[in-house]
Amino acid sequence: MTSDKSDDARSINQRVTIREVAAKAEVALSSVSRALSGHPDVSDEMRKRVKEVADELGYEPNLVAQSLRSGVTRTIGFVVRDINNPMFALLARSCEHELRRNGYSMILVNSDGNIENENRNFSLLRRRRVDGLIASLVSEDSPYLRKNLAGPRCPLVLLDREVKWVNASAVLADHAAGVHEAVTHLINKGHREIAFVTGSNNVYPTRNRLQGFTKAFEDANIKIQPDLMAIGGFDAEYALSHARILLHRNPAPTAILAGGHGALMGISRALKEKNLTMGKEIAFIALDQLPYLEVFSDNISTVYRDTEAIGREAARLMLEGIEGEAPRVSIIETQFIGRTSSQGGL
Amino acid sequence: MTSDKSDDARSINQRVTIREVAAKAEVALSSVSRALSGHPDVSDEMRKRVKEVADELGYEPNLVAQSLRSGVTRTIGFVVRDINNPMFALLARSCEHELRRNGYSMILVNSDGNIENENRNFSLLRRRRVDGLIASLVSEDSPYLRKNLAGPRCPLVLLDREVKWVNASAVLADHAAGVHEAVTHLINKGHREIAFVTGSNNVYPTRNRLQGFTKAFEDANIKIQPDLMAIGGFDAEYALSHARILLHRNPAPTAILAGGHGALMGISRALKEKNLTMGKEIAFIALDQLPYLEVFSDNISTVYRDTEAIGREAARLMLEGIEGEAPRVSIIETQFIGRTSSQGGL
DNA sequence: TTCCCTATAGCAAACGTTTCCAGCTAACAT
DNA sequence: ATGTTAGCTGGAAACGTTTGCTATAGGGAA
Repeated sequence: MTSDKSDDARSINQRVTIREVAAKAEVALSSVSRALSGHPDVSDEMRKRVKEVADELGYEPNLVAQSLRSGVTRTIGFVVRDINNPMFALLARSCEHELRRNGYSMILVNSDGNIENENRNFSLLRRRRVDGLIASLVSEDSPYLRKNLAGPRCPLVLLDREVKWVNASAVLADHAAGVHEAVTHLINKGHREIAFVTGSNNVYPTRNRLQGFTKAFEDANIKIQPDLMAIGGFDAEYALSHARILLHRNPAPTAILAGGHGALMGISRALKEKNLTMGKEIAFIALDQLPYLEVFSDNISTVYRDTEAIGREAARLMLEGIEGEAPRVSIIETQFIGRTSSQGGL
Repeated sequence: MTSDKSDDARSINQRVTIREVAAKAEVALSSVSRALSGHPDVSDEMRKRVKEVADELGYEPNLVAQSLRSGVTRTIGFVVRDINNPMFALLARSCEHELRRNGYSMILVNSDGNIENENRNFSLLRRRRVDGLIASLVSEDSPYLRKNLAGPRCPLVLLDREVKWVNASAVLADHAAGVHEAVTHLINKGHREIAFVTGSNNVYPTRNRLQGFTKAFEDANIKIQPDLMAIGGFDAEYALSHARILLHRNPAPTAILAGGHGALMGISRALKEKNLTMGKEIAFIALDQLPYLEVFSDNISTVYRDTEAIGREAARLMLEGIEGEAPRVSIIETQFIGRTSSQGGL
């Protein structure tokens, strides 16, 4: 009988509102609201009655109305540079998980590496009145950046980006340390012709990795060879074409570093073309332990960072920001993990 | 001057509303709304003036308010069974892309293979008053299903799931065809001991693959061997433990089919443990061309389906549903792609 | 008794839009 | 000149909540 009624309510009426709950429980709207939202000024008797009626009717609060009235959407916008990179997928996943544990939903928008898309994405999320923004920017000097980062009155967490003029939290990886370790390892083995392929230096990771790279050469008192560095694009096409060029150089590189997913793809294709095997004819190190590697290419030496920890940390910084705490920067360590692909090559 | 004012509006005032635009343009609120939303009953003069003032003030409509009033959120909920499976990530991505092209945002929620989580996810999305639901269910007979699928008054698109009693659209892959092709290929090569590891048959793909599997044996007039089938879990742990058992059988399987990402992971680990190489000591076929395979294990024979097409198709069915069209089922073909991993084993 | 305070409940005004309805003007047909 | 209509515009009521304020009752202290 009671259960029939609840079914009716759900299927016949469009949707149960707080008003109907109030009517059926014979109390005021405001009391229903307070009873369900855990407001202290409610008697036990009232709370009990309201709750009973509410789930008898199958009432589910309208989050849209709640948002409009309260000014809080419990939604976080996540602007990702390029979801093609499986590392971002992993990162976004762990971040979403942590946010959800705390009652927030996430809207993920992908910029596809394009600045105009990124700008549109920010605008969309602003319109949706998200409570916070987590962003992995395409570039640190896009023309829209000032509008998009300075404008919003909500907490902002940058992922592996350094924008000095903005008062935001950030999760930064200490790429330099891991790269330094990796390159030193190669140098100690006798490598001198070490190639490096990665994205352009308008983002922090490139610059930071470059620091580690350079410092390793300085520490060993060896001159760095600028023509072995291809710093210009994170995509596989860029890496492929530049890896081809590098492999034709004379003397050929004896070791090669891939900065990111696209570089890994491109370079491994170029190596295959020339029938070179990682760890034999050429030493190879991937910067970033990409998730798929551990399954099928568990011989690849990498500079590791805990991607899921980054996602979680981003979520935490966001929650802190929402709580009103001041923005802060969190550093994630990296670490060289030597496997067989970084052998050989000499 | 003008630009100064707009900057002020954005940074000092909390947020520009339609009311301020109306005041500054000296017209009614309703006229601003109509002018900006493209309503026909607006003079060119009015529309021009309002638009000028609107972007002079940097007005950005509040989607929350629009949603509350209009009853439309331009948001689609995507309930995914398990985002750990990279195929779902790919699928979700292409789906989101297509939805966004049409002005919709997507909220993705992951059930982690857990029925209770799935139920909570549905509830959350209902509260958010999403305009539609796309779901890849954990199981086709969960106790919450009736409430979650029959309740919502919004279009529903099922991904590779068959729920007879619900009036929803669906994208179904014709797994049977590809599996039939694959198994026939093996049988023709002389394989008789063909093992099959996959998830439980409370979801359509398992049942459908099983059909293809069985039919191939029937067509060849060979008796199927039930003890070579491990039908019970999509996770890698299940696959690992059952693959171990299968490999110890006497006679040992000469070929093995992996149904999905988890099966692939588990089985390849088990093979490595016994030092068996795919395509040599044992023939191997993966059902589903997982995205990472083409990079590092391009020798693996697969039953292919176009994952991105599935995502796009799901989005289209959703958009159709929102337009008021009747639900319909869309079939995606699959195809056996023979590579070297399916050789050997005899 | 009187006074005040506390605990609880209800009323009504927001939140920022859209949309229905009514009103006005000008143009056109009669 | 008058009636009708088409084309715009403005006013105000929604949408479903939360929340500030006011009102009432009951209890304890004076």
